[in-house]
Amino acid sequence: MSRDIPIEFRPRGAGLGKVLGGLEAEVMEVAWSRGRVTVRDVHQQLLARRPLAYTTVMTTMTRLARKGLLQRELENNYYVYRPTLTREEFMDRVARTVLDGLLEEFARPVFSHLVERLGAEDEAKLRELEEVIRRGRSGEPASSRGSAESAEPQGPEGRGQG
Amino acid sequence: MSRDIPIEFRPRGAGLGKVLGGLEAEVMEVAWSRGRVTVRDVHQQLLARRPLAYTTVMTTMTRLARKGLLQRELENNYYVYRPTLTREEFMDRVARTVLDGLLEEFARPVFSHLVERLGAEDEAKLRELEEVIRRGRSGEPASSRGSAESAEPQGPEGRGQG
DNA sequence: CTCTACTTACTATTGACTGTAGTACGACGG
DNA sequence: CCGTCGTACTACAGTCAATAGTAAGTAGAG
Repeated sequence: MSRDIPIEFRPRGAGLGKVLGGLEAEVMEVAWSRGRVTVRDVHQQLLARRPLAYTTVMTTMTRLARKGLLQRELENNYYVYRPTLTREEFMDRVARTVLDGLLEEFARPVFSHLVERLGAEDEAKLRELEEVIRRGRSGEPASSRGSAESAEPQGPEGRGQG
Repeated sequence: MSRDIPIEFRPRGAGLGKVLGGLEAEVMEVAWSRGRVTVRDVHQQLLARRPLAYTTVMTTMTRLARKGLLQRELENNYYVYRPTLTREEFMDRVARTVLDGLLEEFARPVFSHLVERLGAEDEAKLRELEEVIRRGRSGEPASSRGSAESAEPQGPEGRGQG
């Protein structure tokens, strides 16, 4: 099971830039917004903003496919690409991968900082976290975990003020 | 306040290798184990394992100092370096930096994965997290956080130079 | 002047990402 | 059958940042 996505995490980056290159991010955004795309589709889309060779886009999409971010299917004589994961699921995977890496060596401080940040921000989130812990302990799925194939971004959104 | 350390986080790496290069990590380990070191100290230490030029070590230490990982003090005509943070505090900072970066964009999935992992792995860690939450709620500092400047490595005083 | 250590500046290497051209191959029309 | 068109594959070249490694030159102490 390819749980992990081969990434480097750049805390300084912005948005997808934390884990993807510029062009890669652009391509993925197009793919996510359209669902099914060909290289030509994406190329056309990006051409609207800047000059770019067809093959550049193709190569990038091939690489995204190798990374597992895009899946492709030979339709007639051309590939149709679609995102392996929804944008939300992708974020989910990234979070998982980075968090796993973090917990391997930095388990202790992760807790405290997490709580520290949450506590400072919002007591409600703290309660939510406790709630999630309880659920996790009773064997129940924490929230949006699992096969990541479900298109649903999230689970319970109950976020009331304590 | 230099809360952040300029790092890239490589989930695939091992130990300090997630955030530091090989030589950098070696140097820091020596610095942490000794408390106060000169370039010569570290060089000697590393020479025991492999050939390495004095200047290579010096450059690396200078760069670590610029990154803020080492502090140096001109003693007579040479610098004495000491870790800005203890190893634990450093791990703490890394965790904070990565976690902050993560929460910026990936806040939601972080909770579930955290608990999911902990629940699956180790009930003890789950209890620890709860404990930290309680302490955090009562306003107490969560763990080794806080003024990283107060806690000095306090190494052995005599820096035996050849 | 001679040590010694520091500063600076290079050179290399690596890995990720970007960008493009050359080539191969199947479809399709003449 | 043959040439063209569109697409895919491969292979490079280039940029960028991080890390590693070293040497040449500088400056202060004895």
